[in-house]
Amino acid sequence: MTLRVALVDDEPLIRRGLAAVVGSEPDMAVVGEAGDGTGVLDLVGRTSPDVVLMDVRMPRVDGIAATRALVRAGSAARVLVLTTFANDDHVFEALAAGADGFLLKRSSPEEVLHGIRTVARGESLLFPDAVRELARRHARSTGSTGDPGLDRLTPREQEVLRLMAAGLSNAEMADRLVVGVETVRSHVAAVLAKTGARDRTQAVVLAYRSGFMPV
Amino acid sequence: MTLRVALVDDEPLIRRGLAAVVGSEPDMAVVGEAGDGTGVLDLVGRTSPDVVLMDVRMPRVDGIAATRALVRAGSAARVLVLTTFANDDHVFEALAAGADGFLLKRSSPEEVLHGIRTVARGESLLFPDAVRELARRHARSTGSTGDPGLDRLTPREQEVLRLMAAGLSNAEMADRLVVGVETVRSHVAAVLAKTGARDRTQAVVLAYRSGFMPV
DNA sequence: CCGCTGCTCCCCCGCGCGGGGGATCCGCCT
DNA sequence: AGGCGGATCCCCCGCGCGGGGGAGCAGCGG
Repeated sequence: MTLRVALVDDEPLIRRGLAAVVGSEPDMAVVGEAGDGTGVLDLVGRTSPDVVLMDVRMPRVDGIAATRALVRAGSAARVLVLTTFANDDHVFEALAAGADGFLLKRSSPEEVLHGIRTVARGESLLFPDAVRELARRHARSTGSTGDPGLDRLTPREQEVLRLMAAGLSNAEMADRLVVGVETVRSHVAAVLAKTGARDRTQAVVLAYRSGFMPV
Repeated sequence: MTLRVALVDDEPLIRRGLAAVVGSEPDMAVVGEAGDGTGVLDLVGRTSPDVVLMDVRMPRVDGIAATRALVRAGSAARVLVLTTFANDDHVFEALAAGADGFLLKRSSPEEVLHGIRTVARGESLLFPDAVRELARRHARSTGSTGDPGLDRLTPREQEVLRLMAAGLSNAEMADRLVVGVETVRSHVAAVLAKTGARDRTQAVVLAYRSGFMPV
């Protein structure tokens, strides 16, 4: 009985690499591929894979949403999520969405194959680092403020954070937004209060680390 | 006459994908692979490739430094740099280092092959977006300072920048580094002077945008 | 109608930060 | 021997920033 694998990644090179790795195994076969999450539900329905290798970051419909859709549809396919960093925010969202495991993109072919077999057996695959991070966040959220909560910022506050993360001073932001400096100061204060950052530097760090700002 | 190609990328999957793409062409052959820039000079010397596909972001020695080393050594190999974003800072550094062209990581296999043939013919390969960005920066730099120059920072200054980009205050950094606050202030001032940043926030922005800090 | 939220602007105050100086010690290279 | 860059510590000074208040106005929903 061969293991049926579907590949969902927007980078053709990664798909080729995965296909080469999976295809080199006698008991595995690539039964379908997709470049984003839009047609995943359909793809899985047509090809009934045992394991779906799913990239988190994709245009249009990302891996998180696609995973959620699969789980809601009652699919039997196991989802192995591909991510760049082990402590990425996406990891935890994907966990909540119903992913069965994670693979770092810089994984070796052996690790990829091991990951596929692991989730195919019904086990879950997690990184020690990621689990530790999860525990850390849980402990922090039960006690105090909670998550960064960048989405709890109002549109204006998000705009201000974006400008802050571009390196602008309060005066420059006021100029850009055509408002008074006092107004900017209020927004900055709100951003700091909501994010728990002590100063603008920490807020900027948060903006980049959380993926709020593109790198 | 077959085109000899060498692959330098720290992600095994990307290497596999490129190898599959290149290997599928009858007139191309992968003659060597490396996981970082440390052994590139040696690799090129041994395998004498026509084209080197080089990732910009790698541990230890990155693609920029490796490209610079190749050019300085008078190698005849053409360098095709792999990058994630077309307007990445690395693109311009790589240009200055002597790269012959750029490929986006999300390129299709056809684009990869076309890129290899293009640089092999001695032409250069650039993205319209990248060229426009280059023109924009040139216009801006002729008036002011120039490049970020994060690699011109001393080890201690780099350490300080890393801590700054983690959100630490001067006092916290002094505590962490077991030195006086005045010392930290000196290092911070040096970082700002060398990078052209106006304040610590801009330095942190630079650290993330340039890839100096992992996201 | 009233309350809530978001956006706008204002005051005072303390402190961390950044600019501009200088000084000492060490190790390396010439 | 002398020079030089790196790391360490010190001074004064001005200003932007952040904390803690308050207030008016629009829109939206109970």
